[in-house]
Amino acid sequence: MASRAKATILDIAREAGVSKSTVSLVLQGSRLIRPETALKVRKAIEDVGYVYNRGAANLRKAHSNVIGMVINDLTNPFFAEMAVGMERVFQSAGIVPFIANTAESPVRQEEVLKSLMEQGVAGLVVSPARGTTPGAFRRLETAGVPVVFVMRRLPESRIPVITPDNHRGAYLATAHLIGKGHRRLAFFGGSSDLVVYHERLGGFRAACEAFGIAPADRLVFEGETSRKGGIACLETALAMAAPPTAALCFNDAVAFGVLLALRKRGLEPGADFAVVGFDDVAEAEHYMPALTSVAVNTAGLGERAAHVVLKMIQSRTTRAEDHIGAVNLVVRESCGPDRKEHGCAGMGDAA
Amino acid sequence: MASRAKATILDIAREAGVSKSTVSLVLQGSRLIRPETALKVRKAIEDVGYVYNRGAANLRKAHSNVIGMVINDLTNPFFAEMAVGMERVFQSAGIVPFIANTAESPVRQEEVLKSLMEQGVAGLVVSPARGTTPGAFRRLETAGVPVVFVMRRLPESRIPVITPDNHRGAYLATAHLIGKGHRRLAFFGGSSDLVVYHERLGGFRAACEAFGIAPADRLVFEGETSRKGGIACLETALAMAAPPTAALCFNDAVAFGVLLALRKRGLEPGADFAVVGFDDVAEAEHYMPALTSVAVNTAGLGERAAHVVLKMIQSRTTRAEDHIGAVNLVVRESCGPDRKEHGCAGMGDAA
DNA sequence: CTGAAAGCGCTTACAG
DNA sequence: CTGAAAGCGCTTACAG
Repeated sequence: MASRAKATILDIAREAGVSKSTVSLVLQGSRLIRPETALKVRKAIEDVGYVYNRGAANLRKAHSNVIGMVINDLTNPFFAEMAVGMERVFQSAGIVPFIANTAESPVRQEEVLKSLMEQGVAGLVVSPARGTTPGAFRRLETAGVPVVFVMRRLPESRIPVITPDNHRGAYLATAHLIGKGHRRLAFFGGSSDLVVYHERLGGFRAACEAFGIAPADRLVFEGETSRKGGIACLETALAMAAPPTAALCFNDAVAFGVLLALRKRGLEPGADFAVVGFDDVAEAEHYMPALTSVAVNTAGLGERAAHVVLKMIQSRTTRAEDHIGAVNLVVRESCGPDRKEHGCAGMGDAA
Repeated sequence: MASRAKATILDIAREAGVSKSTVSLVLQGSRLIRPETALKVRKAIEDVGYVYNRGAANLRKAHSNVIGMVINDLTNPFFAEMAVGMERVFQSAGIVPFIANTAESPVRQEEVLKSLMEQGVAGLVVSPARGTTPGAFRRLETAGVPVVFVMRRLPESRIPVITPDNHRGAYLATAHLIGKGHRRLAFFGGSSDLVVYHERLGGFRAACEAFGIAPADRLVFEGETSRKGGIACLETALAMAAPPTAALCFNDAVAFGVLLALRKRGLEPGADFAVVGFDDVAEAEHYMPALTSVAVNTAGLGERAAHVVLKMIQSRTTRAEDHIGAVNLVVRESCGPDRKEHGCAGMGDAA
């Protein structure tokens, strides 16, 4: 069945009775070709069942149009959503990006990067795997391939970064909790090997500081950035002699875990313990109770990142400005009503 | 900075003092090369900062080693999980698959397929977009590129398919509901343009038939395959004069929506209305209440699909056996205790 | 507007 | 075990 011996431009040329240069030109949509010639060629292309060999073209042109998106965890709806945002802009630029998943493994990431380079990518947007070493992108850099990071930054790297304003988001959320009358606050989940952890924790601390929460009343619980991590954090927090009454969670997954654990204990989320998430994934709105969370405009950040690589490729540079995206707190039900008994109801949403 | 003029095997040859054939041979790990020569060459490769040009190699070899995974909706954790299963086997086969998302759009899918062909893919595993026309894969077929479908099948296509046993899964779930004492049952969500819809609905009907549920007591509500769809289905079902007391949902997303809507109305999922989902996504276990669902071994099906393409590529065929994966019902909390008042408690889990 | 020729970076027989 | 030569399917000056 399979038509052995794929057709090449030579076959088309023969079929159409022109030279292969002419075929190549119409393939590229050149205006040098007379319309009726082009038509004849296009018909021949159909007739012989031709499929363009991009590899051969790239070899000759010495550059490709493939762009790679390397994502640390496609299984995480947050990153999937971001990827979809990027895809949208690549698509409208007429290019089909290749997505690769590193499953949060630096080793896997190395393989993916190598493969992409061999494939001759024109540019890359990557959300680096946890534990990526500073040298991981060296080869790409010396090869002059444009790369931009999204969501996560590496400790000391000159690669442009697109992230949300983590510090401000955490600050806003914490201020909201304090405005609700809470005076003993926790930060749940995340681990210190991620730069964003420090950014979010920093915002939390800054808000506590600004609103006069004593250092002893700022409780930090590291943990997995997952539902399970949230459950664990709540358990250990509630086991304290003087437990916190509210928590800012590293991300929404942690917050969902906290909500779950609260219910399991017969506690009412919001009324008995306030929780706010981070990222505002799609599910936050549909949870019971609906989760108050810091919206980071996930897809928008993805789009921005895509635009940046595209521009870099076009201007043949390997440098670009960082971009810190705006965030905003979406108040829903998980922090319940104000805690009037503490006499702070008039404080409002500071910040 | 970027070292212009990338190194080629000629540069390596010069650096190592051998011919380029020799370099090519060591690149391919040929045993024809003396170890010390290979070593010398490998050193030169490092020294000149060489990166293999897979495009050039493919051009010459007339075949590539890139495999594509085209997924209908990466944003859906179910498909993401399946993709990760596939990736695992490709990875251990030493190849980096390229993932592409079609966002459930046949047009987008067409573009993706075209791009992949131009890139010279060796094989493809695809979960087709909804509304894919039968002709969409014709070009791939005539080009002799191995393709396998996962999860979704096309009406009349000879491309091998890997799916779960949808009919049996639905049958099991429905029998469970009947065993719990329900006598008026609903099927929630999904639409008839999907083959799997008919398979699942068929299983539902077969079980109703087998256990003597009157046709008038089998209620079918088409709807979006999302949380929102589930909410809508429940609303319209409950508005009936004689509403159903239990529902089998097309998938877990629909079931989550139903659970949510139940809660909003002050109804207790399980006790007041039983619901079972389909797919058993990771979240099902963590829901409140934990969702009873039909487990389809998502990642396993992905792995199977990957193995099948790999085999097809290796044996240069475009044909393979279909595979229907085993399913099983995971009973959790969303169907509550048996409905003793109906006097059917002794029936147990038939089927 | 179209044709003949060179060359992109590799691999593959074929000699030696 | 290693070298010289041809060729994979394109694009790109260069003539005409």
